[in-house]
Amino acid sequence: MNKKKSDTTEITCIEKEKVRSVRKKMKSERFYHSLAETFKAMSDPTRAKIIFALCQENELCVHDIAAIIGTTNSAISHQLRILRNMKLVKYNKVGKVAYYSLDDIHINNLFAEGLRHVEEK
Amino acid sequence: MNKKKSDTTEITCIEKEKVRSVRKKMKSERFYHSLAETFKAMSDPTRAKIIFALCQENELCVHDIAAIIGTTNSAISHQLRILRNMKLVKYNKVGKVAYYSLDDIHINNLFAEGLRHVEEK
DNA sequence: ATGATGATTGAACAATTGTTCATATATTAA
DNA sequence: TTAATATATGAACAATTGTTCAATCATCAT
Repeated sequence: MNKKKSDTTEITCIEKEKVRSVRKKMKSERFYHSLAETFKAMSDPTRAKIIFALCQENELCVHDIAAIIGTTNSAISHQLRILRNMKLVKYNKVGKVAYYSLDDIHINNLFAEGLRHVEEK
Repeated sequence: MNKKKSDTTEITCIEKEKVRSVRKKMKSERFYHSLAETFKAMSDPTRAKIIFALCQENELCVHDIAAIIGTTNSAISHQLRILRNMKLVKYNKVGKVAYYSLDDIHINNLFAEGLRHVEEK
């Protein structure tokens, strides 16, 4: 498998029909990028801890999340921005305190499915 | 907020009760690591494409996945190993062909929840 | 045997990531 | 005003990641 483009998809094709059929169903590049970004938002232990904490208590401020997880406000704030950008969490600011919560019920579901997979494997 | 450890969790605490209660419910470091790893497995566009393709067609060989996605067998094989290690896909080898499929129905559910989030946001 | 095919793998590379540190902004209290 | 608190952010750093390239292994056909 080493003669110029023999490693690419153009030379042979084991099940052309399957390939053609699935290929037709594939979505845009942008779609998979967004999808991957959503999962990536949950793909860091610190962010998983934040989401887990917000599953236990509806609203938590930055300081308390940091206290629960045991790291700095700065680290939490950086991670919360990522979660915010990906629309996994929302917040409302009261005075100088920002109260964070999960963006909607789908996030709980998504996270719960992940939990299930981990607990079963 | 700049006098030695004033940025850590030990100096003040806005809602001590909440913090204590959630803290008690937190799981082990290992747990969040596994959870994050599961989501990380889905957090790359190429791997998202692979999983999507396997949602459309139960079984696909490496070559056909590469043909569908439009990249090299090598890149796909590398990514499949990651998915295999995280128990998101399984495979059975027939002759020289390795047929990959999603490991169990939970993977479909997890992926479908991700799809829903992307489509709604 | 030899050659072709399907898949896997190791090394190397640029690109991305998460944390820390320092600083900055915003709000409140004195 | 000044000081303290809550949060946010930019820069910098090591660590990790995904792809490519080359080589390799395994199976099958001739």
